[in-house]
Amino acid sequence: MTRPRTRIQARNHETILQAALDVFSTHGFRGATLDQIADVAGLSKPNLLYYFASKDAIYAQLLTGLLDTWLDPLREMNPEGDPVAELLGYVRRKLDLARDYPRESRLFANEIIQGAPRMQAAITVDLTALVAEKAVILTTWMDQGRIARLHPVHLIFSIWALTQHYADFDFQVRAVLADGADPFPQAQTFLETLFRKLLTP
Amino acid sequence: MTRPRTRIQARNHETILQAALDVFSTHGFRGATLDQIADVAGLSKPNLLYYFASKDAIYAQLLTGLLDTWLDPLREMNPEGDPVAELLGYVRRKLDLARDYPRESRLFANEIIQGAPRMQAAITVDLTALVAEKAVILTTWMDQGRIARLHPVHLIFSIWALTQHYADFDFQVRAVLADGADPFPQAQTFLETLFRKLLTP
DNA sequence: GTCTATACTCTGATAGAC
DNA sequence: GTCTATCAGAGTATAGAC
Repeated sequence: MTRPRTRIQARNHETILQAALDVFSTHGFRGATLDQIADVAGLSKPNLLYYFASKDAIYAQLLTGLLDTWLDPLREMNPEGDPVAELLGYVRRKLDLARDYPRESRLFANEIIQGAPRMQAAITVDLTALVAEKAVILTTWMDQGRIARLHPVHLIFSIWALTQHYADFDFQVRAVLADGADPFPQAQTFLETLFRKLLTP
Repeated sequence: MTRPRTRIQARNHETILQAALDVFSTHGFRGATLDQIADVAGLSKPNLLYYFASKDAIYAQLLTGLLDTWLDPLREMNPEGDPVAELLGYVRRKLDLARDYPRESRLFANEIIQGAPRMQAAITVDLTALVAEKAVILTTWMDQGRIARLHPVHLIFSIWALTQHYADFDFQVRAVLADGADPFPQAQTFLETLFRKLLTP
C-alpha cells in the first residue's frame, strides 16, 4: 500500500505493525495468523488487509530495516578508538537492544532458525560484508597487541550469542533466576567482566 | 498409541519422529503441518495418524526426554573433580550436542522463544532446580579461590548461549564464515580459550 | 496397516453494504 | 475506512474399503 497520509492512517498502520511484531516474533511467519494479529491490534481482519496487501506484506515490512537496526551497533565500532572500550561499547549497545527490543530479537531468531527464507540475500551479502570489514579491524588490533589474539569472527559470534540470549531465551532466564529481579543489570556486569578478561592480551 | 510391537511398527514410529523433528524444529509447532511431516517421512497423512493420535501427540513425544538430553551434560559436572576441567568438559559436551543434535537444539529454542507453552513445568521446576544445585558447586569453587568469582547462574547462561548459538544460528554462522569450513572445530578452540581465561582467578 | 475419500475447521483474502 | 458476509484453499482428523 501507499504511505499513510492522515494521522489516523499512520496510527493504525503502526498499531498493526506492533501487533504483528508480537505475533510473528512468538510464532514465526507460518505459525502466526491474521486473526491473532487483528485481535491484538483491536481491528477487524479485513481492516488489516485494507492497510496491508497481504500477510506477507506485513511481515516484509517488519523485516525491512530489522537487519540494519540489528547491525548498527557493530557499524558504530570505531577503528580509531580504544580497542577494549570499543568492544565493550558494542557489547553494551547490543545488550541494550536485547533489553529494549526483545520482540525484534526473537523475530530475527525465528527467521534464522528457519534458514532465513526471507532474509537470505541480506544475510549472505550485507551481514557477511560488514563482519568481514570489522574482522579486519579486530585482526589489526590483535596484530598490534592491543587485544588478545582470538578468531575475530567467533569473537563477534560470542557477542551476538551472549547478548541475544537474554532476549530470545528471556522466559528461561527469568524462570531460572526465579527471584523476579531484572536480569539485565546482572547481565551487563557479567558480560563486561567476561569480555574484559577475554580481551586482555 | 500403544508401544510399537513389530519391527515394521518400530521403524515407522521412528521414521515419523525423525520427520517430525525436521519439520517442527524448523517451523515450530503451529508452523508445521502434518502434510509436511508425512512428505518427509514418505508416508500418507492418515498413516501418520495411525501411529500417533494427533499432531500434538507427535510433538509431545519429541519433547519427552528432550530436556533430559539437554541437561545431562550439566548433571555430569562432578563437584569432586578439577573445577576448570569440569567446566571445560561441560562446554565440550554441550558443543558436541549442538553439533550432533542441531534439530533438537532448534526445537528447544523454538519452544522457549514461544514462552515454553508445552514445557512450562519442566523449565520452572526441573531446570531451575538443577541450575540451583550446580550454582552451589560453582560458588563453593569460587569461595575456595579455584575459579574466578562470577555470577554462577550467568556463567551457566553463557555456556548455554555460546554453544547453542552454533546449532540455532547455524545458517548465519556458515553464511558469515563463508569458506565452507566446519565451524565446530574453530568453535571448540575459541570456547576453550574463552572459558580458560574467564575462569582463571 | 495402508490407502482413498471426505468431514469439518481454520486461514488468507475479497465483495460489497454503509 | 470499517464492517458483515463469504469464498477458496489448506489443515487436522476420521470413515471405511482393501
